[in-house]
Amino acid sequence: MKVTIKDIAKATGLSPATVSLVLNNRPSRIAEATRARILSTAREMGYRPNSAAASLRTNRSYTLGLIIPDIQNDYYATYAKGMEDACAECGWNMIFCSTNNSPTRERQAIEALFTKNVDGIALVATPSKDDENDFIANRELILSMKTPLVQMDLTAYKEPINAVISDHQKGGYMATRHLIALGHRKIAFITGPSSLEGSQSRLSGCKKAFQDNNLPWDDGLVYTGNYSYASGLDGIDYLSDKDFTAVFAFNDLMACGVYCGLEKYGLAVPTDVSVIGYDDHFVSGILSVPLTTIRQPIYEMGKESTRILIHAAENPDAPPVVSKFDLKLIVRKSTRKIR
Amino acid sequence: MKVTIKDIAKATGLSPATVSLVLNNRPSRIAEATRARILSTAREMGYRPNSAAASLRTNRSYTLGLIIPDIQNDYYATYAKGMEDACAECGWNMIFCSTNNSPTRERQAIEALFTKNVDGIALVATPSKDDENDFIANRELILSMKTPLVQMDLTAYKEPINAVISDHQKGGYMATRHLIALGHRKIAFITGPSSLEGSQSRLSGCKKAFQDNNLPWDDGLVYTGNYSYASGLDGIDYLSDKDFTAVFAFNDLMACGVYCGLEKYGLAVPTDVSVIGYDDHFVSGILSVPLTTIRQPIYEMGKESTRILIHAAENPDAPPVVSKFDLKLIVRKSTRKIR
DNA sequence: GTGAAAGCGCTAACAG
DNA sequence: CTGTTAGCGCTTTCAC
Repeated sequence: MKVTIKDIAKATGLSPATVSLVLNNRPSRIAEATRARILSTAREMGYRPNSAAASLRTNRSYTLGLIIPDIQNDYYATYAKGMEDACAECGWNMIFCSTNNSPTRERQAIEALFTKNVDGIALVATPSKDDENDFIANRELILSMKTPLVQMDLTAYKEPINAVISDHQKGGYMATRHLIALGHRKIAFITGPSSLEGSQSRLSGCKKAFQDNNLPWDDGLVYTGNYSYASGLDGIDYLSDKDFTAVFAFNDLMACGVYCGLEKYGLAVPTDVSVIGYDDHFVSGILSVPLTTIRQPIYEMGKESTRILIHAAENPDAPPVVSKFDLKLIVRKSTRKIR
Repeated sequence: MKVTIKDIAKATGLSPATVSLVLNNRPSRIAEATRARILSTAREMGYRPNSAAASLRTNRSYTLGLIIPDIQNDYYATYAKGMEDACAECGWNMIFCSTNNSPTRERQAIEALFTKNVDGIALVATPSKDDENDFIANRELILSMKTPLVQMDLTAYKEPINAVISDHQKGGYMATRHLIALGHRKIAFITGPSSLEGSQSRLSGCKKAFQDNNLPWDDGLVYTGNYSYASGLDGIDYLSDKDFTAVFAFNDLMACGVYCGLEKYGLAVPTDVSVIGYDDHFVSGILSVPLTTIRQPIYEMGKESTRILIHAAENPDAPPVVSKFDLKLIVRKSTRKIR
C-alpha cells in the first residue's frame, strides 16, 4: 500500500497539515525536533509524494511540455537535452511531444499538455506555407490559456512573446563574409523553406554581405531547400549547369547532401568547391572533410528556454523576455582560398 | 476560469456523474439524446479534462516514463521516437528522463516518475562495471513498486521481466561471417564495455563464426571500447602495430572513429581495410564511404516497448513478455573482397 | 507551534 | 437511464 501524508501523520502523532508543512519545507515555525521526526519517519516509511493530488490542489505540476517536429533530429534533440538538463537541476520534469510537423498532431499535443496541467510549453515548429495559419492558431490557443509559452526562432507576433533566438541575419552574414574573404565571388545558396523566418534572415544576411562588398547578387544561384539531406542533393542538381565556386547550405544536413551531390558531378571539396554549413551538427566534425559551419548554441538555448518558462510560471506578471544568442564561425576543412 | 465537469452538468441540468460517463464514453446505457447534448455543450464551453483529478481518483495517468542515457544520441532518440509514436496512437503521453549514465540521476528519475504516477517505465541503461550494482538496485526499486517495466537489451535477471531485445549473438555472427566470406582472416574487433550483455553477445557471435569456419581466434585483435566516437579512434591506435585486414566496430559511432583513425595511419577504406559497423545509425548512409552495418530495428523496438507497457498496465497479471527482433546485414561500400 | 476542516475535479458504487 | 454520495492525497486558511 502506498504511504500517504496521513499515514505519516498518524505514525508521528501529528496532523497532516504539519507534515505537509515540513515535507514541503514551507516557512513556518515548526519545532526543529518535530521537523526532524517527521523527516525521518517519512524516509523510514518510504513516503513518496503524489503529484496528482498536489497538482489538483495547487494547479502546479512542475512539469514543462516540449513540442518539437522530430526528436530524432539532432538539432531538436540537443535543444531538448538543454531543456531537460535545466529541468533536472530544479527538480522539474518534461513531457515530450513530436509532431512530425503536422499541425493536427501539434494541436493534439497542446491539448494533451493542457490536460496534464503543464506549467509551461516550449514550442518549436517549422511550418510550411500551407500550415502557417494552423500554426498561428495553435500558438494563439496556448496564449489564450495563459500558459507560459516560449518559442524558438519565431518572433514575429502582434504582441511580445517569450523567445530564444539566434541572430540568423548575422549568421548568414558571417558565413558569406567568410567565403568572400577567401576570394569567392560566385556563391550558391541552398536555403530553408521560404516560410521560415530563420531562413529568410539568413538570406538577408547573405545579401547584405554582398552589398557591403559591392558584389553583384545573383538570384539564379539561390535554391530553396527544406533543411533535409535530400534537398542538399537536389540543390546541387539544380546548380549543376551553373557557375559557382562555393556553396552555403543553410544547415549541415543539407551540406552533407551537397557533399554527396558534388561527388556525383566529380567535384571535390574543398579543391573545386568550398562548402559551408550551419548549426554545427555533430556529424560535421566527423565527416571525411570536416565541415566549416556556423555554430548555434542550441543546447544553451534549450537551457534558457527552461529558465524562461520556470520564471514565467513563478511570476505570472513578468513581462515577456527575448533571449538572443550569438553565433560562431567554426572553420574546418571544407572552405579554402579560391585558386 | 477553467470549465469543469460540474459546470457542464449545471449547464445541461444533468449530474456530474452522467457527464463523466459520456465524456469517457463508458459502457452505460445513456440516452443518445442526452449523450449528444453533453458532448456538444462540452465542446461549446471548451471543456478540458483535468488529468490530475482523474489520476488522483483512478491511479492511472496514461503516461509512460522513459529513462535513457542520452536523448542526443541518435540510437536512443530513435527508440524514444518509436515509443512516442506508439503512445500518440493511443492518446498516451511520455515523460523523458536522460541520466547521462549516472545511477544517481537514474534514481532521481525513477523517483520523479513514481511521484508522477506513470503507468509504466521503459528503462535503458548501459551501466559500467562500477555502476552495475546501483543499476540493479534501481531496477529492483521499480519492480518493487509494481510499476510495469520494460527493458531494452538487458534480460539477465533472476525472474522473467518484460524486455525488447535483438539477438546480438546472431548480429555478431552475421557481421563476422560477412567479413569471412569476403576472404578476411585477420579481423579486428572493437567492442562495447565488457559489462554490457549486448556487447558480450556480439563477441560470442564473432567467436562462433570463427569456430564454424575453423579459423584461429586472436584475443590480441580485440579492443574494448565504450561505444563512443573517440573509442573508435583509440581502437585503431591500439591496433596500429597489429596485422589485420578488416575491423568490426560494435556500433556505427565507433566505426566513424575507425574511419578517422585509419585515415590517420594512411589506410583507405575499403581498399586497405574493410570496416563494418552495427546499428545503422543515420550517418552511416551519408558517410563519404557509406558504411556496411548490422541494422537494429530500434524504432520498432520502441513501438513494441510502448505496446508492452500499455498492455501490462491494463493487464496487471499478464506474464512478462520478451520480444526478440531480427537484425539485418546492410551491405554498403566499406567492405570488399580481400585482395 | 500545531490542528481542524474544507475542497481542488473527477470517478465509482450504489440507489432510484 | 440518471442522480447521490463519498472520497482519492494534498494544501491552506484560520483557529487554538
